[in-house]
Amino acid sequence: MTEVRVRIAPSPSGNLHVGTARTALFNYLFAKKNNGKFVLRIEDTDAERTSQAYIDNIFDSLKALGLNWDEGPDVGGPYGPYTQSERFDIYPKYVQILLDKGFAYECFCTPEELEAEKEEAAKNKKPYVYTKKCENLTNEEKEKLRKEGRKPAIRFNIAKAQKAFHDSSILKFDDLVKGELHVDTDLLGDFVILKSNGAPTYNFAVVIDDMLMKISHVIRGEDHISNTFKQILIFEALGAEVPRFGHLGMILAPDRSKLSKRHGATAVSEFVEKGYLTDALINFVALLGWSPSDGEEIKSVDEIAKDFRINEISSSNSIFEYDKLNWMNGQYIKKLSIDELKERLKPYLAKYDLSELTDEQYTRMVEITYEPLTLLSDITYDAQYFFGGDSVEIEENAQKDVLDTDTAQDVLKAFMEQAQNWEWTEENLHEKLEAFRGEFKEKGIKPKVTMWAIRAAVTGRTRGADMTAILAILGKEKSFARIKKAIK
RNA sequence: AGCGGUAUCGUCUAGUGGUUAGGAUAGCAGAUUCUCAUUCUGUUGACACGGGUUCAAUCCCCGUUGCCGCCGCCA
Repeated sequence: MTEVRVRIAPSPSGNLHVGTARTALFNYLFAKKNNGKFVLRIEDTDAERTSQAYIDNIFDSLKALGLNWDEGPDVGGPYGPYTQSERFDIYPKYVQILLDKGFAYECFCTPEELEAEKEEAAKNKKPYVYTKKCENLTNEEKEKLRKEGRKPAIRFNIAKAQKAFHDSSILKFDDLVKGELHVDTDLLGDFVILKSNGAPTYNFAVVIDDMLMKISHVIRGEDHISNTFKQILIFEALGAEVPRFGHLGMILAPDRSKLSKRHGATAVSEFVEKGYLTDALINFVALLGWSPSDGEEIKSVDEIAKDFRINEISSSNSIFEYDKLNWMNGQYIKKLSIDELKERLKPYLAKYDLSELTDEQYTRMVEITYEPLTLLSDITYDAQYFFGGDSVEIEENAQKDVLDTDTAQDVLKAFMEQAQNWEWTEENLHEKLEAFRGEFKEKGIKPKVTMWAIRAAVTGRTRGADMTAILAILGKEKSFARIKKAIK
């Protein structure tokens, strides 16, 4: 059996998209499962839209997701270069082979002519297929057009290739995830493989690259199905071995349209900025189409690889809903150690002065705040009241519903009196507060109302982390200062 | 329009020619807690429609409909 070699070939015209990340994941899993190689190729032939920043983003995102490649632009490999723009001089040779074999021909049509033909087709509600009018140009005709200054593009002759390798006009292949797929090649137009400016088109460059890089399996989005038929014919015309293809359903936004900016984050790096963990993201995206045989959904990429079978992937589209991703992210946050959390939360606390807390206090703060986090960035709001020294921002409902009540004022005054002599350790505060709540309970005030008063005064909120721990972390002075300000 | 794909709870999915159609998430209810959250328990909720084939169809076939994709000298 020949070596399994798969590839991911992103075009650096944007940051790494989650859809691309999922395609990369399934390729990676397939390679892992079959002891194969995972290749990264950058398809940057469209110089206008390409930028180094995007290339860096693709590298960084893939690495962050744990999808490390065996061969690629940075690490090299036996079939390089792995950046398409550096491969420009190898394409013309294969165009010539096709020309020589009669599977391709020069086309002198101008964009205007083609545009007119398309409009005509649209007017008649007919699907547009290239007319092949340049297929049988004589040498004299070509020479004449050349003299006029026209530069030809090269078109692939679909009918010729189909006829040479197949009995009918129907072209079929066995898709790894969808089963048998077929198309009537008579409905396909002869497409351009080399532009008049000498640059290869996508469909051609991909075939040459996949062929030369000995790619054995092409796993990609189902938006490529129609390209696949064209590509198979090129492989055959070149006498190359045709790889196996597998087409994945697409990821859709909740409104069933293509996942785009207006739905929020689309790039992996944007999710990371928002506070998602890459482990959670990749786990979530794996579950779009794949499901674990043991029912355990929280799994690392390596664990998934063991259980992965390409033919078991769902072939339908799936919708990207945040509910489950959020839940999953929370699960991954809870799996992090306190030390890790302390580091990973820091960027989201950058607007505060961390020196207000000792390391010990910071540790405790993390311990009492991390559990309910859905996103790492939630900490920005959730931990706000640990900072700001003697003052804290009082939220409207905390003021109106709590601090403005007579009960709260009574509680706070009593607290100031009694707590004056308390030993300010968390353990002791825990005991003392319990007794304190007991006192008020006897007066008919519910424990939670008692605590609300203290919480509102100290944190400016009606909800939050463990109140005893908060007081201990802030210390007596800051706590008292804040309560004093709340008393009328 | 044409061609191709696809259809199980809101969402992600498991599953089978005879099942109480399973799980996860979200929702709802309850328990726990000083609060919210977390956590735990319980619970609502699905085989798109119409024809076949069959003793029997969610499952196989055909059609309809919905949705998605493709129809570039973009990738």
